[in-house]
Amino acid sequence: MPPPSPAELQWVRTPQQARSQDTLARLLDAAEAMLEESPWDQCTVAALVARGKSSIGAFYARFPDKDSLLQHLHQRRSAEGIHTADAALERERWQGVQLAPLIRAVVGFVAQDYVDHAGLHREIVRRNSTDARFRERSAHVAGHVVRLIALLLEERKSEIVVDDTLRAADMVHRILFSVLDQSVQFVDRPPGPVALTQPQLVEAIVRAMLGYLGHAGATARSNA
Amino acid sequence: MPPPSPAELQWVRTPQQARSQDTLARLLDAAEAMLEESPWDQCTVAALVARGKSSIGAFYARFPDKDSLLQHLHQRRSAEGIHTADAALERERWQGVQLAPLIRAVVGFVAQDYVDHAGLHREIVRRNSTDARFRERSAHVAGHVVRLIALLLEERKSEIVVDDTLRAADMVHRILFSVLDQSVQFVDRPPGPVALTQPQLVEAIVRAMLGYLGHAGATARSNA
DNA sequence: TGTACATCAGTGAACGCGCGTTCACTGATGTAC
DNA sequence: TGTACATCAGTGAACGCGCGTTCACTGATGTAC
Repeated sequence: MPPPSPAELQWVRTPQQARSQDTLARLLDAAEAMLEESPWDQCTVAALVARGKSSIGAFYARFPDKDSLLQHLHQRRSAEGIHTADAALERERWQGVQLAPLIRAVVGFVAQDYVDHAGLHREIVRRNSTDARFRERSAHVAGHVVRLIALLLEERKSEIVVDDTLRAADMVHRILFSVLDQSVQFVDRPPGPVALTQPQLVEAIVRAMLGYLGHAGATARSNA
Repeated sequence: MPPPSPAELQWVRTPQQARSQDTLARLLDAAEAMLEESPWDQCTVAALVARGKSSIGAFYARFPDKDSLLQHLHQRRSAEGIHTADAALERERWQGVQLAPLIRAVVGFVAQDYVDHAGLHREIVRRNSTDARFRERSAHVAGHVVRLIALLLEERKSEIVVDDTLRAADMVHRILFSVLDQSVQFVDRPPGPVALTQPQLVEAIVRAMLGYLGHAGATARSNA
């Protein structure tokens, strides 16, 4: 993993002993766990350190303030997102694979990640509308992923009806992430009258993406 | 406008004199205006009443607490949404109109509303993930709109490749609102590498919706 | 191989600030006779 | 048509609670000689 840019290194004081590496990890885990239940500003520092089997002082030895922990979480996640995308959308990996199975695999993978980190994703969505630094990081990751998608589309232009692959990749990316963002905001109920299982949601998103691209297979079959 | 259900009547004490009707309206306007700039919990009651040329006491004479004003705003907006949808998606209104122009008109209309009430929409998205009552109301409106869309699709089944029109309507609705929700969260920059003008975004959403429905026109033309 | 010292790490009671809310009061509007 | 009284509406200083943050302290780990 390449080092993040200097400007992004400010959220956490990197610990020097192994012991406090543990403490830091426990704090980060506790934070993610608490985000499953409440939004960040309803999580108190006291509850956080209790959950992380740490103490208030230990917290402030690592982070200049409460907000920095969340910033750090998002920064780490953004970096992971970029590296995961690099690996998952690598050109060679999908050599000779057609668009539909490719997209289906990717959407399934991303959807599963949303389930596994629902709390963090909810908070990121909330923050994006509030905090320019979150927007910056989120848009940076999106930009990176969109460019990777565009490369894959470029090689499969014969399967689709699209001129500008970058713009097509952008929209396809928007559909995927905005629908998942919305689903994850509605914790215990669907956002509308139709309840979809995870695979059904994935299939619906795939169909929307292929449909947007003008992929022939999209219209050949009714919605399952 | 039919009266809201009794359970929904609790957020505001309805005023008895014309004078305080004005005060109430000014408070609501001020709240919506402030939401353009900051999330609700960063808006202080003091700043709110200053903007609304009112006073703290007047505020608490109308609302039991700060949160109730926001609840009231959402409730009012939800009611408006249902009535607007009833009028806009009325069967007779679109008699003989084909799917593509119908959808284009509707998407353009909704997108414009998102621009006009961006602050409130941002806050609604935030709250949906936090507050079950918001989710309930939002999902109720969505359910109503989806059913209206399903009726319009049912009459145009020959144009599309779809079995279950309710489910198709649900997904088409999700695409529209989730993409707009996402766009509106990114206040001053696009959520990715591609900046779209308002009409371009509308056209992209229309294409995604028609593509999902398996509409023939969707594949006939590249993305503009 | 022990002793002394420096730094790192962790602890939690106490502080203090911001902001929602209360409340005692003034002024305006309506109504009875 | 005026007077008295009741209710409605508005005012803003003061209160108090929740929670982030500070800080004086204890204990653990590393290092020099």
